[in-house]
Amino acid sequence: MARILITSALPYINGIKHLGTLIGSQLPADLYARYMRGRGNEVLFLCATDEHGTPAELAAAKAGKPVAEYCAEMHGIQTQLVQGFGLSFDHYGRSSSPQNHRLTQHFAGKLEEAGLIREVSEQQFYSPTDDRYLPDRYVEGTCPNCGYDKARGDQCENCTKQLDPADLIDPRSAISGATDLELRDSKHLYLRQSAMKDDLDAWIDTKTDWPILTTSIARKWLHDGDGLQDRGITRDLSWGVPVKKGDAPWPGMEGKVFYVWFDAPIEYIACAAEWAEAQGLGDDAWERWWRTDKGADDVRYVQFMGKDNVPFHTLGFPVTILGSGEPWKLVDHLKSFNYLNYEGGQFSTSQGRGVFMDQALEILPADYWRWWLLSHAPESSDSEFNWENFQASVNKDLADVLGNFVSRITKFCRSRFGEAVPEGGTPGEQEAALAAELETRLRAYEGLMEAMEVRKAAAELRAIWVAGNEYLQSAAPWSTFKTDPEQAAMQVRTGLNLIRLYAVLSAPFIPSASARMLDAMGCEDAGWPDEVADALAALPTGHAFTVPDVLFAKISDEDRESWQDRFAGTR
RNA sequence: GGCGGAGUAGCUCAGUCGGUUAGAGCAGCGGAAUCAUAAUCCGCGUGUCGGGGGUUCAAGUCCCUCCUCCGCUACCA
Repeated sequence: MARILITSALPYINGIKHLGTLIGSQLPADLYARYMRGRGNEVLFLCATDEHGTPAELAAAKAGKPVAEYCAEMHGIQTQLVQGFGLSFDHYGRSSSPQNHRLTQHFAGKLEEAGLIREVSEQQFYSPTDDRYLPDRYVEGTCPNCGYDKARGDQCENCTKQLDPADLIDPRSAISGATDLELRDSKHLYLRQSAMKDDLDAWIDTKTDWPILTTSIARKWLHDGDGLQDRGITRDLSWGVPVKKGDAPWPGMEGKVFYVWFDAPIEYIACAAEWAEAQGLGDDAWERWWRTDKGADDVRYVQFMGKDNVPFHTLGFPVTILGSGEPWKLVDHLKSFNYLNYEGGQFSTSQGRGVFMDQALEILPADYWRWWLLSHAPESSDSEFNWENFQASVNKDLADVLGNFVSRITKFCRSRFGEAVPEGGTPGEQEAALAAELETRLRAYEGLMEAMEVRKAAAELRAIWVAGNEYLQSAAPWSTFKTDPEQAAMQVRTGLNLIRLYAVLSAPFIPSASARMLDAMGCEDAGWPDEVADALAALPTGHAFTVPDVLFAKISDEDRESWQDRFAGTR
């Protein structure tokens, strides 16, 4: 039994996420976690909301609420959606937790001791009207290059030129429109990532089994231009982790907080501490997952994320971990994903284009989404969601191949033998061939799941479902029943056992349908099969079952068309 | 502009170290079956593997070049 620590990238707190972000990290992470648990491993699966930074403050202001209250509320909403999608986090934490405050300050102190922090003095716009410093992108003005009057301080959207906010003509606050901006000097802390460039480079070189997407992004940042740049890790904000050296004050940094990208990954660790506390356990309970000197030596740590998150996880966070000089657990495998597009374009939060997590659950159960998204995960390149494909895939795979299989065998049994596993007959050649095929496919499925080959694993699972239909078709118990009821009984028994087997194997993808299948089979034992032949004889004769309701209703053309319309995003 | 990813059947995608007639699912066509959510099963693919050059006995697979799409990033190699 292995011990596996799994984290999914932290979704940002300001609003409800769309399906692209779901398939980019949380869903595949959940697939892996469920599978690893199913195989009997000890798993700690963590995720949390990423709550700090200016966007959260502004979203709160827009909602007319104090930022802490806003975040608490949004965390509650996200928690519900997480549950709705069956994401099996052991703990869904918050980067604003006291645990994360303490740990973030702790790491900063250690990095300072190690000489990896330097102070930099910079100029920044301050808006008295808004009573805050303005990050580059929140300063607007006229572009000195093209004259566009809505240029942002970081870049002009019209001529795409990179800007310094100080270059803007007639700068104003993007938040309030105030024009009485002042350029003020402000001191900030920079993490000296450049000092660890060679260590990171060597470390990445050892990761030959990581997705190319992951290593190529990391190497680009390491080698591009002047190489890895130092990064500012403090901000002039009030909402965040106050800058401290461990628990001591940091002279000159009063009133500042750590940058959200500094404290967010540390929440992976803090989240484990939150979990331990929620479980009523002591520090040793979470430290055995995170400290290699306290039991985490044999832990395998796997991270899941979209490609936009890769630089922070391959460079910034490792600098924090390695630079601390303390024996923290470093990531062992980093599975990254490309983007999911929506009907020929991108998902767009501002335009309301695409399906968001809450809307998805309003129109269909989570398993539909889980199956389609996972079986179409953007692993090798960006991939696309479109309604015709979604309807066709879901109807065929879930309703026809799997759902109907369960239906046909349970209903046939009920009408000929009653609602109990029938006895009689002996398995023969066909059953041996079925077991042999499933044995091969099962081992392939296991290999793909271990390797996190999400799409291919889904295809293999589907092939396992198909094998059941093939068997039934050739065994044809409805024919055998007329001449040899005992033989038919054995065939039906095999079919019923297949339902149980499918429930177990499919659980990582479609947990709630799997639970209904097991429930219908009156089965408590969801243990992963060892030998398929044994698994096909697991249900004792005479064991009662029930015919379940339709597992997956089909998506009609009318539904599809109305959804296509509803989510086109015209507002 | 730079970097990365991608361009393979109508659609969504596989193709490991270059090696037998380039594959899967869906859709389409033909057939079987009738237990089942008109659900299943079997059979059927003549695709300039984005274009053009090159290396090789042999290239979707390596090299050069051009085109298109996506993402990241920036005037600096």
